[in-house]
Amino acid sequence: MVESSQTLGRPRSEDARLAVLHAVDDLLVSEGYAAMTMKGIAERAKVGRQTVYRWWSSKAEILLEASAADAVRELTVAPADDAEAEITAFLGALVRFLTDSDAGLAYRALLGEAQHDPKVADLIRGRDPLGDAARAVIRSTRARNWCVPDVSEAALAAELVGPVVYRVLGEGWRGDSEALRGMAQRFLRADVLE
Amino acid sequence: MVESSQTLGRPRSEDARLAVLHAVDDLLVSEGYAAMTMKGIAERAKVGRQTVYRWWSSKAEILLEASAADAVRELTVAPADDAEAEITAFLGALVRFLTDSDAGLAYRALLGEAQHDPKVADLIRGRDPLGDAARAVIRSTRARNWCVPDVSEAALAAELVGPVVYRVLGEGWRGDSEALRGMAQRFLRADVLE
Amino acid sequence: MVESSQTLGRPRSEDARLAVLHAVDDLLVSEGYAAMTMKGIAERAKVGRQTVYRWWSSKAEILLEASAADAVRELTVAPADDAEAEITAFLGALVRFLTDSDAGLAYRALLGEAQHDPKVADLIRGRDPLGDAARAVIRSTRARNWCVPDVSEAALAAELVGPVVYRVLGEGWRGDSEALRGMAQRFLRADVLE
Amino acid sequence: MVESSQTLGRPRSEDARLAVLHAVDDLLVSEGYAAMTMKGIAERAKVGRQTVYRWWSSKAEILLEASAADAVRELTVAPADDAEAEITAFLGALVRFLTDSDAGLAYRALLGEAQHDPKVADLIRGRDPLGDAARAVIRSTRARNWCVPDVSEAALAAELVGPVVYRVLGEGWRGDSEALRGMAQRFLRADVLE
DNA sequence: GATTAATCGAGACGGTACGTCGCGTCTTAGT
DNA sequence: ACTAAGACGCGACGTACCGTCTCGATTAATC
Repeated sequence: MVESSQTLGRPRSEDARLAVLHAVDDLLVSEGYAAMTMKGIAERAKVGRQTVYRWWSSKAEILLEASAADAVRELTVAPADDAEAEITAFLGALVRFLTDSDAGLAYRALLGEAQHDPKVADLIRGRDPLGDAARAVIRSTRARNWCVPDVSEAALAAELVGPVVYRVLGEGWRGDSEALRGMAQRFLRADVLE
Repeated sequence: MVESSQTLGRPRSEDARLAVLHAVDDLLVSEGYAAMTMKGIAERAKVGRQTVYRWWSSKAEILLEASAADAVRELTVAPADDAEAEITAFLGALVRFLTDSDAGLAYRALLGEAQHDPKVADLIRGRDPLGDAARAVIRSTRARNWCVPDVSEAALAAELVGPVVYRVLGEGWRGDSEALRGMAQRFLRADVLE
Repeated sequence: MVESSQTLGRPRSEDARLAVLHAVDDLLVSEGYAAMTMKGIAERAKVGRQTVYRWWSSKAEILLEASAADAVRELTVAPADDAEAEITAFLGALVRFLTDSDAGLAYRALLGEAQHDPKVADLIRGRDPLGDAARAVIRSTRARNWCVPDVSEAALAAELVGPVVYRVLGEGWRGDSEALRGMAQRFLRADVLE
Repeated sequence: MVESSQTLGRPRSEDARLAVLHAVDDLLVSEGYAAMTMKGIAERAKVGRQTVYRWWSSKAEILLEASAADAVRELTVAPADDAEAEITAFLGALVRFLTDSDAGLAYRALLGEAQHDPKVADLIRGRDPLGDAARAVIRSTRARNWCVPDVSEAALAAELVGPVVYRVLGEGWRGDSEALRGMAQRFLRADVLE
């Protein structure tokens, strides 16, 4: 029964859906995550509260849907001439994403919420925009036979984004370009002593 | 530190202080962070609500005080015979701290809250039990002239704990001992190809 | 009554009309007035919500239509051999109507609603099933030249049903047959002292 | 343990209690019963919502407390020179209470609500300000040996107030003084034929 | 020993967001 | 044109928690 589809009743309003997603974006930037209530979202979107609850079961779900596409876009880097440049560019995009971008703000809020809400943890498990982007870069450099350590992609991705994430989340770090270049070099083992 | 202190009136009750700290621990473990409300803490501790607010200005402060000492203890590793063993031991302690320990649960809750509450972010800025422990290990290995890359301690600490933190926070990762040994080797550049 | 009527399109469904009226009756008895919502009525009647609104502008109107005919029937008493018997029979029918009958439940709900909703008050003004029945009984006894005080029908009707209504509405009174006989006698002034 | 009294915690605020009662009075007059919501009461009274729920479990309870004293006062009539005058005065007070007074508006709303809410019915059962006042008048006239039918007070009270209540509730009747005098006479059997 | 003052537990205070429910309207496809 | 289904914007419901306040009772240091 594959083509089962409910055609009964009034169809979902795409206007309302977009209004909610935009409202979440607006509120996240203007008021911050803490002040972003379901009530506030509904009012800002000029939408009934029930409508919000009908399609998303939590703030986290809306946030995820509102930020996912932007995250992918903002973390995609253009091919560069050598591995170091490409990795450095990625790290730069990552820092900008985490510290300046609206989508990055949403990602941090979600990751934070996941630490004390198992439902949010389940929600984001498997969704890993940072890791996805990192793996894409790693594959790109490998495809061009640039020297990239012969370790599993997952491990390399964690090694690439982990230090940045840790520093940004913990101390609000904003790496300068030198530091990022250094990290890229170390990642590529360009600094091997002797 | 003016040393000034009111000596008039009833002195602060140490019993109440400890009761609150224990109540926070209990609640965090048994009910979860979401159920850990100021009201709940006071009731569990059999303490007046005002008493809690008198000595701590937020849940985050209590959590910090309740977990700080444990964090240091749990992240301190005994000296080992070689660098790889010591680093591996540290990574193991780190994973256990983040995934199993009460104090680690508190740390994750705090770090999470900091992502959407600037006050909590300020509170934990500068406090970095993971980084402190990592730096201690790095200094220990260096002091014994084991080969540790010649990079700033801060960068090395991030490189050491970042990947683990990233994986645990994002996917609830629980690294097996092989994976941890591999991470330690890579950290020490033992895997340099040719 | 212009006789004009739209003849285009699908004609009104008599099935739907009856289903709604029955649903109202069912719900009033089984769930109580509070649970008798427009949504609930439509669902119970297996009818679209709009269909209900199209033909009745309020719950009160449905209730009125659902109970009016029954009220007349239940309050009509068979002719008796003397005035006292006929009046007593009427009072008995009145008490049963108000306390046991579905239609009586609906009448009380309407009368109740009218006290705090002007629209319902307008709706029932002029509609007075209790008074109508009382006047019919009074006319019947008068027609047979039984002694009935020479006062306006409206005043007598109020005098006849008022005390019963007051007691039932206020205290849930259920008069026994002796009390009803006494009321009938007093109404007919059969109890005049000396 | 008769003198048990909880002295723990902050005592109830009399200010808040009065503010709520006044707010209910205000709203009942200015907005009507239908528009009188718990939320509205709390806001008008400048009181927390919880405070209202803490001391009254329903709108009906507040209304009862807010109107009880006024009802007694407004339905008490001064002694007159003869029975007819006193009864007529009482009927006049009764009509004014039911049609013009705030407290009477509250009484009607309560009586109405009781018809479709069992909890309200329980609440007002036993509370019968109209009957109380009627019984007081009946006792007063009897005490002065004025001719009052030898029937139970309860039955007489119903006979006195019932017709008025029935007419006011059903048709919004406002009796003129002649009609009231006529009712008083009939109540006293002054109209006995022959 | 009495006074004083800051603490203690308890719990009510004014607020505000929660998630649900019912309102009356609307927008589909189907009859 | 009318039907059943059901989403829409709206706003009240009763609950929970916030951080503050106001009680009587307790507990030392000061007088």
